[in-house]
Amino acid sequence: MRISRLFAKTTREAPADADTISHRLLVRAGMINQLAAGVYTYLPLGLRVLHKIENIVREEMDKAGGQEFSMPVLQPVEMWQQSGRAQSMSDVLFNLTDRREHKFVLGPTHEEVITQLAARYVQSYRDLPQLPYQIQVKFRDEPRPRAGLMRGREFIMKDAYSFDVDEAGLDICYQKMVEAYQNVFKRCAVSTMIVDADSGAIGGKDSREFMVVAESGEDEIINCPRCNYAANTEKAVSAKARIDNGQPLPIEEVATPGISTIEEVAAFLKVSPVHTLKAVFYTADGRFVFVVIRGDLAVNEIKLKNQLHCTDLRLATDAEVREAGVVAGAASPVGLKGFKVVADDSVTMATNLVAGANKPATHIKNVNYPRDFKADFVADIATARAGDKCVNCGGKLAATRGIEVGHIFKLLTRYSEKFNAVYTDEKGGSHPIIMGCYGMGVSRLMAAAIEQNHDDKGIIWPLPIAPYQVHLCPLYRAGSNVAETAEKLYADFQAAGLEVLFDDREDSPGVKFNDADLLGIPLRVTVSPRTLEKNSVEFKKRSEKQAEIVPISEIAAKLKGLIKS
RNA sequence: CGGGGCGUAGCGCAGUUGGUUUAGCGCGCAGCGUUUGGGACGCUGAGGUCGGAGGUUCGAAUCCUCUCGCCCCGACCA
Repeated sequence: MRISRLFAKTTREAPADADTISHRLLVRAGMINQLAAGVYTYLPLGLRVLHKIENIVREEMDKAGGQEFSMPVLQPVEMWQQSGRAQSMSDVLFNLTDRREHKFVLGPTHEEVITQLAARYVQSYRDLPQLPYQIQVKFRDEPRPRAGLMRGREFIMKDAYSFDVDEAGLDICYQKMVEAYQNVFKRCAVSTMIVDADSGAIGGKDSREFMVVAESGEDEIINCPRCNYAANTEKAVSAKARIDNGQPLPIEEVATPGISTIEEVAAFLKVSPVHTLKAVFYTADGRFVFVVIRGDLAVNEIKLKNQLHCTDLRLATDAEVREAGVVAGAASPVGLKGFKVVADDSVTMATNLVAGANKPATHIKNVNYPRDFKADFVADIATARAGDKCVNCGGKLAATRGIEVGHIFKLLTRYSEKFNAVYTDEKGGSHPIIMGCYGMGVSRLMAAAIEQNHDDKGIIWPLPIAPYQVHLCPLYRAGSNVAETAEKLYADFQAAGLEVLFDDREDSPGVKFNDADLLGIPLRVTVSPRTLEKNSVEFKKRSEKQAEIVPISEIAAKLKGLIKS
């Protein structure tokens, strides 16, 4: 491709509102262009990268036994009602209505569609296992699209679904997918961390995410450097220390005028927050829930939501708290009746805590579980933090940020039961098909690859996903034969099967080199009067500082060799 | 949805106490010339419903009302 003919141009400056590295570089390099919030055009260079990633994914899926489908974007809302996700995912569904008033959603994912297909085509254990997949645009009306390709409302995703006769089969497939994913990420030159994750609205168990470690990542990962434990914060657990504050003492009331937050209480009574008990109020599917946790810990709302088995969980509003008759700032479960009380297990492992007294400006000391209050249930609902102890090995947990590029789940029969996707076994018995599903953010992976492969000048594409392999950069000068040599090299390279971006513009060296660095093509070949004196070209890898002089007669073979290996 | 910020030429920005503003600057773009190993220079030129609608006023990019869009933080998130 000749740069002079390229539709898009590079720019010196990024849009003011782009502040993630990959977003800035993709826009500056002319690879993507924003149309609306979270909606982008892939320009020719960007599209080539996307296609390369897609093809790597395709190859690895096929190798794992997958079969590719193309499934509808327009999906009747009825099937979403049937799965129950019309409600549980209502806030991200794009809805539309056709001329006959039939309601559709723009597919945010395709479990419903594929399960319905399985119900129709898979009838016997002889038809199993199956591994259909698709690489397609998906639509989600994200509350907050952000960071370019990182979180769009329209984005490219690979989804694979496994169908097996039993869990043993599922386990095999699941493991195969883990390997396929690792192959994909390795080939795209991104390093990932596999972490335990919450499965969210999709349901199922054994959910794991593949995280690209990056500062710009939206997710926080808690991991143990000693034993490899790693989990998304939404799922992470840590060992809570027993806080022994002596033998249980009698409850004692203290006046705490103007004191309400844990910090204030702790400071006022000269105790550490670990010796306090915090009350937090939630509304779960419309019901008031009273949550207690040790004062220094934070409630993990995802854990809480899972414990409560509710679909809608949020902090109670001030009005709801007032209506419930709870004294905000001085509430405690002691002596309280009529509420669902959920306790984090931390409060059962501490003695003589400070809690609210359920009357204004008053707290009580020496609260002990279960002597002074009972909970409807006790569970781990705390957010794990860096510095906590690892539950596996006691090591000190660390925190890092990651970009979720893959998420795999064991769905079991959640969808097959809803859509009556059943098979007949050897004995004629009927069973729901055991399912797994395996998502990968293809467009997001493109951004993540840049987050991990760039410098202050621009992108450094890993060879397998680079839009072109070779950047041919002649520095023209009248009276030299740079032009003819470059044209000849361009033809030769292409004849040798190389993908070449040919900077045939008559710009100054600075412009051309800076664009080359920005675009990030891995192998650069410079032709100039200077190199021609030695019948050579200059060869440089984008990833390295050093350039070398290579005879013209050898350069094509050298490039070819590098690309093969 | 809560908080904050921003919409002026393709991109980045200035101008916003209403009046020399005929709305500027840099990059980019077009033409001519000089340049050519790390974003060269000169000259000439094109390019604007100042996000949109309504209002106030002799006069609005500037003030008021409504509205649309975009970004960031939070909430949310497969």
